[in-house]
Amino acid sequence: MEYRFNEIEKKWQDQWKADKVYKVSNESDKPKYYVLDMFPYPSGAGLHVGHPLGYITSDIYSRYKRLKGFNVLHPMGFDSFGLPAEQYALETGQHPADTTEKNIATFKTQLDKIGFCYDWDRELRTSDPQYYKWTQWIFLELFNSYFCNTQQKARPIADLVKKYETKGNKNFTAAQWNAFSKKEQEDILMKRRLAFCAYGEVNWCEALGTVLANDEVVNGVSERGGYPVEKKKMRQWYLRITAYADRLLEGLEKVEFSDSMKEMQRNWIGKSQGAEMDFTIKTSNEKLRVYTTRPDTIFGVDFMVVAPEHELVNKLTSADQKKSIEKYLAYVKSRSERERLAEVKQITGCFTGAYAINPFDGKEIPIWIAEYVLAGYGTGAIMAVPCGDQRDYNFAKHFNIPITNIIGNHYNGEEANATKDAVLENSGFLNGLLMKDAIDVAVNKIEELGIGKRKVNYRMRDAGFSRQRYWGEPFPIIWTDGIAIPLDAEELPLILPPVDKYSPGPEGEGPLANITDWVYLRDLTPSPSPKERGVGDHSIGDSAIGLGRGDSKESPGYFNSTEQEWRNTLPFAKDNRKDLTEAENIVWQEVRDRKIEGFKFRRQHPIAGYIPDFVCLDKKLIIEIDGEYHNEPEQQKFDAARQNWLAENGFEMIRFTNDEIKKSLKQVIETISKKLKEEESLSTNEAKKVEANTTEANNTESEKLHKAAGSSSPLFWRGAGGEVKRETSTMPGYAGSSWYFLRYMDPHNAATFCDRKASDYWNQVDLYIGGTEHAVGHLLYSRLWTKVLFDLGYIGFEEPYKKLVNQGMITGVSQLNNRGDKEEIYKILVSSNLTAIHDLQARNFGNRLMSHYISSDLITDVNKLVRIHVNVKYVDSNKLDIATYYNESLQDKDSIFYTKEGYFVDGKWYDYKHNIVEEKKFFTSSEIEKMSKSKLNAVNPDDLVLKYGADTFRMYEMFLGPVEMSKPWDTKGIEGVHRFLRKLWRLFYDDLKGKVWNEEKATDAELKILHRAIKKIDEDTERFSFNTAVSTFMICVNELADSKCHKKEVLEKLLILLTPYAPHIAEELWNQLGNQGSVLDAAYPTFNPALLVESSKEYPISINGKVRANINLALDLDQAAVEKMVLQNDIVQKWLEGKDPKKIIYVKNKMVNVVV
RNA sequence: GCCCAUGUGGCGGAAUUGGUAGACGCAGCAGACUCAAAAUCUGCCAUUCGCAAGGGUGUGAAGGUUCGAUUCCUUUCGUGGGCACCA
Repeated sequence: MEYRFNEIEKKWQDQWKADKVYKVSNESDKPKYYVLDMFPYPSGAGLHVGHPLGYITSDIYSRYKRLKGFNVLHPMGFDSFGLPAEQYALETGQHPADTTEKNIATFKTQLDKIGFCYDWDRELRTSDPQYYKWTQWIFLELFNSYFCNTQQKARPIADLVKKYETKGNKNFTAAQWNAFSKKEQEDILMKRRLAFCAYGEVNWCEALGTVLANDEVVNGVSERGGYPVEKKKMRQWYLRITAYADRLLEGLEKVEFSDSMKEMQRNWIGKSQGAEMDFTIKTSNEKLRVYTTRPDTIFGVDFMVVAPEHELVNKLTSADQKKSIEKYLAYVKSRSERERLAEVKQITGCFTGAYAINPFDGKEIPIWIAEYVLAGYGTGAIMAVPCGDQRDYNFAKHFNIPITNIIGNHYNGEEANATKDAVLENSGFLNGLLMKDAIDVAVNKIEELGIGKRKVNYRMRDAGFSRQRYWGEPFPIIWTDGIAIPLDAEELPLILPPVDKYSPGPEGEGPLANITDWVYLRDLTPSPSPKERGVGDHSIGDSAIGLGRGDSKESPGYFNSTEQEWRNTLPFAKDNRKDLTEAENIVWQEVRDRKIEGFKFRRQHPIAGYIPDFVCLDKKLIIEIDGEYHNEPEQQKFDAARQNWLAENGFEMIRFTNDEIKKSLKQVIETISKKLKEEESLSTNEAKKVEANTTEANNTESEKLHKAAGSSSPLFWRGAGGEVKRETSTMPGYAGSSWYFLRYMDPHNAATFCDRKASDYWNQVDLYIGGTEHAVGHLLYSRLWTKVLFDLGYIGFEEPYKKLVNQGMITGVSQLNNRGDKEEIYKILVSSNLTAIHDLQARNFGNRLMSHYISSDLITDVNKLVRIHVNVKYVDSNKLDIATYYNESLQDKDSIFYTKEGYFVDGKWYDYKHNIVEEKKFFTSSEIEKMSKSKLNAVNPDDLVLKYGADTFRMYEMFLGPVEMSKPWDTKGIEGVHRFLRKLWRLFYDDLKGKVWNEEKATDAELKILHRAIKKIDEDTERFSFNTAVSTFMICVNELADSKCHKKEVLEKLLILLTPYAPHIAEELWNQLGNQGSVLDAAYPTFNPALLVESSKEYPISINGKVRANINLALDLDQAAVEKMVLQNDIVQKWLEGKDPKKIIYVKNKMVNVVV
């Protein structure tokens, strides 16, 4: 019986799926363990062998923890919003939802083949409305919170409002606050919200038509596509991450991330301690405020520099410098971001004509403007100390500004010295102090004089949260009169509406801005309060909101609204809920709590800008209770319009009068109940009809999306004023990924993002595995979101990830063909004495323009050749399978390949006498590069799984090297691991003899082999040294094979050890051994140290540190006995050459060293 | 420029706390089995001197600490990653 891995793996994968062995419960007596992979973006290219590295690591560890008795959560999902799908949509017109769906399907198939133990029931996708509903919800929480500086935590903005209403703040009194207009109040609050809107400079990429995050811009061009990026002012959403800078820094102390990872985050946050101080200006009353980390150098200030964008530039500029400054400002403006970054070394600047006064010695300091000072950092102005700062030095030299030396001979006059260890000179009251110590002295003095104060600065900026894109979460925000109104939580998700084209909207807005029907909302009439109802019902009847101006064609009907009234819509819905009329209350008592046929009714639930009295959303049934029916023609027209809309969207409405309810409630309930049942049969019929008519092609994800969008929007309709407008940007990629680890804990919860019980149980992610590329982006943002949710009391921990392991990149070995000019290649061939020039010229190809390739073993000068990537599948150890390559892949068939022994052209080999010959060897060059489709060096895991099996593939990926290191991929080595698994198989079944395993009692020697492996594998797995664990398996199997051990007692323990690494073969053999139940739930073997106890050891004996002999010594010998034994040894005697040893060092269980 | 990581045979790598450098595997070489191939098995495999026994050298380079250094320290070079006019 041979090892038929394909059959075995298929069999067990099916079995496990059927038995739901990977299903994880939120309730268990076992301790919990949460293992999480950074979920993938489902790109169209599919997986290459680099991707599964992290997944295999987490899978092994999950299975290991499960065997060790933990309840392990190990989910997988997809980060399915993002730019590539949208780019693809722009090019092909395919809806991102469709391409994403297709890509996810491919990913899942590929992942499943490798045999991961994901609980797919918990799968999530960030683009799923049921998921992004809660992304939007958390956004609203951020919007409705502020950072309380006294408590250093997030609190509801309502608390702040209450404070303003009762106490005011340092800028205004409570009375003033209450007198502010709504807009003024909102503007003040906006400056405190954690998710806020502001005008800011953003990285605008014209070509992509979108704003990019800083980490999406590389060297002034877009990371994707390499298009130019410029600065542009736009209204943007931001997350106030700067408020959390200190807590994000502190949190790093409590988590296990690698040093480099922590360092990257610290760098990004960029905390610096210093002082802010004001300089008076000679000819003006203005003060110039600068930020410095080195107040000790105050006497070395030779000039000041302000950023060109600084607000004081105009005021500072003197009349005679005006022209030069204007010229300089124009120059700065003309420079693109790219140029500024590219020409860092170029020194530019202009004198303003103004002077600042040094407060300590009264020295007049010229004020300059220059690009090298950034408006966005500190105060946008610096005090320049040329002897201590290289940039200041270069600037001073360039513009011939005299340099003051305050650090004596630490300054050599040729370059700045940023030391803190010099003793200050020429420094007034700081003279004679060490710079380190002078910092504090200077700040104290500055504070004492009241001209400045200590100040901490951060390099990190608030995180831009708007993207002018389509394929992202829409903001649940509506704008009117410059005020941002959040949607009610009940109205989420705000579904991403379908668009016809994916090109940007006007003014750099996102594609959503093009859907005017969706963007512009109807002016709305508020629902009258119940008390008003019945009074003056000639204007408004039921609790409907007016639907629009009569002059608008697509929305005929009633109108009497103002924006102010519209803003009150949602509060009205809430008010109405508290304050029911008598008749409404009677009905509510009958329909609440799913009393009728188990259907859930909501009261006063806003739908499409209209608040019905009761609605059953599942059945789309609306119940209205009226004081009386509407009789006025205008009102009837309005009712008809609304009815139309509701009907179009599948809603049905039944009305009852107050009288009907009071007099014949029973009948009313019956009518409702009948309606619900009727609806049911109708909708099932309809569903059947739809099913029958729908082919696969037209029931795509995007269509489902469109249907979903149709049912929930429009919430409001276009108003004549056009002032009521939705936010048209969408959230960035990191929105959905900032909290996904929480959703896995409770993925199907419709009532909340994650039940508190679930998040209390699973708590932090114990092990998080992913690449370093998310070091600053995703990790910082998700840490921020977690802290906010913690502050607001929604979860019980504030760091999301306890331990982070970064898998290294698997680099590809690219294969390159060398192409050159005909003359160049002829020269090589002739100079290698392979042929003569006239022989080469004798071969005539007529008019064909040939490409000439040369085998790499003939190359002398690489620079004269062009290298062209060849798909690695045609190459084995640099030898090109030229025939297959020629047939399958070579674009330019007019090609000749020259080798040492002949050449290949038109599918045939010739020697240099032009006779047809058998195959020759043509070699490529190779180079290690990042694995990618375009470099043709990507290796598909599917092919390997097919050829060697998932178990071999998993183990080989781990065997390559330490998980955290980057390493090149070499497909050849996989043979070794495959041989190992076959050898393991042969311990159980021989190809000829069949079953060889037996139930004999294991010997001590055999148990020793086993327990050595248990110890090492357990330890190695625990510390993620999977490569050495794999070699330990190999050693163990080699030893068992050598000692011909086929005993079940030993082998079955080995299978349990192997389960995390090679689950399929382990399960199969476990089953073959006659074990009941799955090996996935076996008990992990415990190491018995007694079995490894030795009485003696071969000690290496070194003389002066060099090993010269080995002596077997008993372990219980003391120093004296060892010395005696060692000195008796012949080899030791030989090396002593008759001398006496100075010293003998004996380290028990290690070695003996004789010092001569 | 600054910060972090890293450097060991032809290749991937091992040596967990300073204690026999090169485990395990790939590739290669020699052999066994076979009509042959595959599969499997055995041996060799850092380098150098030597017939051998045995010795010298060797973990990017140079120093240092130590009885003993791939491991710790200093300097320096290469590679990978991150940040970058951040005052």
